[in-house]
Amino acid sequence: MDDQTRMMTGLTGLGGLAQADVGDPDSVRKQQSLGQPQQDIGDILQQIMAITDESLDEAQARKHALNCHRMKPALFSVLCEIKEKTVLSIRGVQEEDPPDPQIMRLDNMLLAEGVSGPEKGGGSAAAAAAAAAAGGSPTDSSIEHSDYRAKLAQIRQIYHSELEKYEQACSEFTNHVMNLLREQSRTRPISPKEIERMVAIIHRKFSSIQMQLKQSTCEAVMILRSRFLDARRKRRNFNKQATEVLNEYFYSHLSNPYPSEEAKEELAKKCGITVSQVSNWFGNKRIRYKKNIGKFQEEANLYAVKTAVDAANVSAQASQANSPATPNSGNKYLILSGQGRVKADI
DNA sequence: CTCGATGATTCACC
DNA sequence: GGTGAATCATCGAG
Repeated sequence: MDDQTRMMTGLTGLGGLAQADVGDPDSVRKQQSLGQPQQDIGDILQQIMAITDESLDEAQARKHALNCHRMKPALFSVLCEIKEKTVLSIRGVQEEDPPDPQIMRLDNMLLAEGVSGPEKGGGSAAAAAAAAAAGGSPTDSSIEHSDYRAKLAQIRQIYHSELEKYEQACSEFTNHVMNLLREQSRTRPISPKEIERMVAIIHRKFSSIQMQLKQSTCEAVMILRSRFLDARRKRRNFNKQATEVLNEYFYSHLSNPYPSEEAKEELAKKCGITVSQVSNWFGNKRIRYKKNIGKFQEEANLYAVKTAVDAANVSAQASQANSPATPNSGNKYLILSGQGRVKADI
């Protein structure tokens, strides 16, 4: 049985709105058996037009009568089916939504920053990690840390309250629409499936709003990070001991002040800084030394003497232990070497 | 506040 | 990728 025939069958069952000229003697018999008068199209239209003239109570009464009609569920399901096959099939295709990569990125970032994750730990961990990356010692930046955490908590709170508001609004609106559609389904063909689809559409709309919220939260976090944890802004001079260690190495290797990866790691460990900070330091030192050797000469000699003394101490200890002395390769040369030679080396 | 020092970043080059 | 050079941003002494 095709849709058309099915619909006709349903319509005849409703009697009052049935067509008389279908040409089906069986349907006529059914109508007559129901005690309904035969009607033509003109009569039906007349009835429809008359509805607008009816009072609200009359209309409600008719609506109720229609709803109570024993064939109503059959007609309803047929109409739903037809609607499903025509209107909904057109837009049904693109409604399957795969997880949005953008939303996933935002979620990941918010989780990493401790905004959307569990209440405790995340934010401070992120702050600590960022501070460690910036090379700050734990004590000198603790004030900034608490400040950062406070601001992050603020962002977090705003994010969650907004999210909650959106979710509440979404569920309220969904309920409202569902009730509306259920109510309307008493008079027009709206299947539960269609209501479900409508709910999905609403949820998508609200999730796009949520994405905007997530986006702006991410932006806020990024701004906060750059303001509080940007390494350049939070530059701290290395402590005296670290600078001494670096200078000692630099001046004792003046002929080739390019520490190997191993040497950098060693220096980083000694100074309590990162390998990249060691690289930065040597990069800056080389270029600044080269630019103004005269200015650094005093410093160079100072460290040369210092390393010479250290080497002498070491060799003294070594000779005490009956070992041949192994003088430091760089320092003696440095004292004797002229500025020109050093310049040529660098 | 000024200014030199200094650690970090960026970009071009090899 | 490591380096040189220029530059930025901050520190800290005066």
